[in-house]
Amino acid sequence: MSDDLDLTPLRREVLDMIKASARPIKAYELLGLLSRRRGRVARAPTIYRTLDYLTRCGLIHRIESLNAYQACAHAPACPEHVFLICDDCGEVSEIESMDARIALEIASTARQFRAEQVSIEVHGACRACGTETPARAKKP
Amino acid sequence: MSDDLDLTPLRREVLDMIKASARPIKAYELLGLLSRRRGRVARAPTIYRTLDYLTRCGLIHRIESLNAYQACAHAPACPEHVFLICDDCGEVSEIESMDARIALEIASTARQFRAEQVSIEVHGACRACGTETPARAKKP
DNA sequence: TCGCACGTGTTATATTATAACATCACAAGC
DNA sequence: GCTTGTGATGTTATAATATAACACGTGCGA
Repeated sequence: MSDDLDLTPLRREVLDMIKASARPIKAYELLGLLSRRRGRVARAPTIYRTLDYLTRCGLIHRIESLNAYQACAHAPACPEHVFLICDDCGEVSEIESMDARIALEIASTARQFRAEQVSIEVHGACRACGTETPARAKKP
Repeated sequence: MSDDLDLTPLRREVLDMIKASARPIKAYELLGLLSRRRGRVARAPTIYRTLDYLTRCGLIHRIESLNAYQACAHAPACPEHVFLICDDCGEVSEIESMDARIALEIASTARQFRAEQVSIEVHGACRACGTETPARAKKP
C-alpha cells in the first residue's frame, strides 16, 4: 500500500467499471464485462489480482456480506466506512460515522487489541424501500 | 426465527461442534467432523441448512470476512456484536459496544435507513500477538 | 548484458454455497 | 385408522467464489 498509485490500463479499466456500476459489483461480473470489452476472455486471477490491488490502495471496498466491490465514496484511503445495505433494492451507500469509529477504537484498545481494519455492514431497508407498506410490498 | 427453539439432534450436534471449537469454524470443517462422528458422509446442504437455522436463532454468528462460524458469546439473540479478529493467531473475540451500536443507529436513522442486522468485524492484532516485536515476530 | 521486480496471462483446481428433488416422521383433522 | 400437510433431513448435481503455480514480457538498475 505505498503512496504512489500505479494505475496500469487494466487497473484503470477495472476501476472505471466499478465506478460505473450503480450497485456493488461482483468479481465474475467484472470478468464478464472485461472479456466483452476486450473481445477475449479474461481469467479469474486477472480480476482478483486487480481487485486486490485496488482494495489495498483504498480505491475500492470489498463488501464482505455480499462478496462484491464498490468504489470508495471518499477519495483514496478513507480511514473508515460504514455500508448501509438495502436488502430489498440492493442499493448500498457508504457513510461515515466518526462516533462509531471512536467507540470501536476505545473498545479495542480497552482489550489491548490493535485494530487495523474495520468493516461495518448494516443490512436493512433504505428510505425508499422502508417506507412502503410494511412487510415487503416490493417485487410482486 | 420464532421464539421457541427446535434443537433437533443434528442441530444440537452441530452447535456443540461449533462451541467446542476454539476458533471460528468453517462449513466444510464441520462437514468433515460430522461425517467422522457419524461414520458416513454428510453433504453440504445438510450443514448449510443447519448453520442457517442456528444463525437465524442467534445461537451462532457468521463471520463474513472469514466465511466461518462461531457460537454466540452472549446467549441467544444478542442484539449486536463486534468481532475482534486477530490476523496473526486467528483468535476471534466477541465483544459488545453499546456506543458503537448507538452511533450506528443514529447514523442510520438520520438517513432514514431502517437497520435490521449489523455486522462489525475488526481485524488486527490481539494482545498476545500485538505485543511481540513489531512487524510479525510469529510463525517462524 | 544480466538479472531482478513486477504486471499480466494461463492452466488447473480448491473452496464455498445453493437448487432441486426424494424421503421420512410426526401431528392435525377426518 | 387413515390421510394429508409440514418441516427436517438426505441426495445429486452444479453454481459461484477464489487461489496456486507457473509462463511470459517489459523495464530498469547493477
